[in-house]
Amino acid sequence: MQMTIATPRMQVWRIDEKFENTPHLHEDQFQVSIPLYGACAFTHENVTYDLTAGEALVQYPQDRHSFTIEEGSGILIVQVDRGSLNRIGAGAPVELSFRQSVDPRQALDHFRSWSGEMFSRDRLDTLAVDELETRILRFLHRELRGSHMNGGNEAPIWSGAEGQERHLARVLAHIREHFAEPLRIDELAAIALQSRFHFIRSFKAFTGLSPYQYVLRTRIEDAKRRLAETDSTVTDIGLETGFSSPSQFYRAFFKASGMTPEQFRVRGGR
DNA sequence: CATTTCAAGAAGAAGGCACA
DNA sequence: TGTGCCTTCTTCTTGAAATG
Repeated sequence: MQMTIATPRMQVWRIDEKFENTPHLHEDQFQVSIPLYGACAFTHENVTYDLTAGEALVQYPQDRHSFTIEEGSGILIVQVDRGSLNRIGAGAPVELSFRQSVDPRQALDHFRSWSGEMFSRDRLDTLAVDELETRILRFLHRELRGSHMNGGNEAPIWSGAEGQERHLARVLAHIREHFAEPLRIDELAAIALQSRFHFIRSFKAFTGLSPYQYVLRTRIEDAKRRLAETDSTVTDIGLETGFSSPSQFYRAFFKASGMTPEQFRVRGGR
């Protein structure tokens, strides 16, 4: 059996069957290979490594590699664009150790969660995809060791903030429920139990977007859905999705999608 | 009705600093 | 290291008017 999660910036494969590929490389993607159970023979730059569950390997872009797994074994492969992975290092180039130790049970749990997330949604808009990618990146950040991660043995940057993450997750849920209403930074910061100053910083670190940009994108996504699925006027849709005036809606929509709402509707919602 | 433009004020973003 | 605050600059909001 093979399952794949593919997003614009990363792919995750779970392979639970006999499998073999030929030596290849990825132009601009990191690959993390995590044996889940059984055994796996991994060849990296003509050197073969026999891996067991939890012994993960990291391939940099341009690293030549291949692998073979036998019947009764399973592996998780995560491929991430270099630019996305650099987000882990706050924009600085990441440096990861070649050999890693990853809890296979946790990796499996995460994969179930990610795939469940995809199947449970009626539609995967860009915000949902962004959130999924962020979750995968956060998993990699927690599990992988590298020079940007405090030497590798100390707590990762994000892991000491589980409580904070829960508060920020509540903020995201609040935005999704109330994006069509006026939202104030102070209000969102209160939900996160943070000052407005720190909230803006931690929110951006968590989502990759500032609070206001996140709200704006949520509104635009909903407006796109309404444009594609309803016959409401553009003005009405703008007002229904939280924009205070048609002019604001047009400008935000054009900036986000490169076309006016009317053009978006004429082109069939693409 | 859809779209654009403008100006003034409000709010947000980001960097830097201080403190526990 | 996490957090709060200040300052400065940028971006957004609001309302009105105009055009097709």
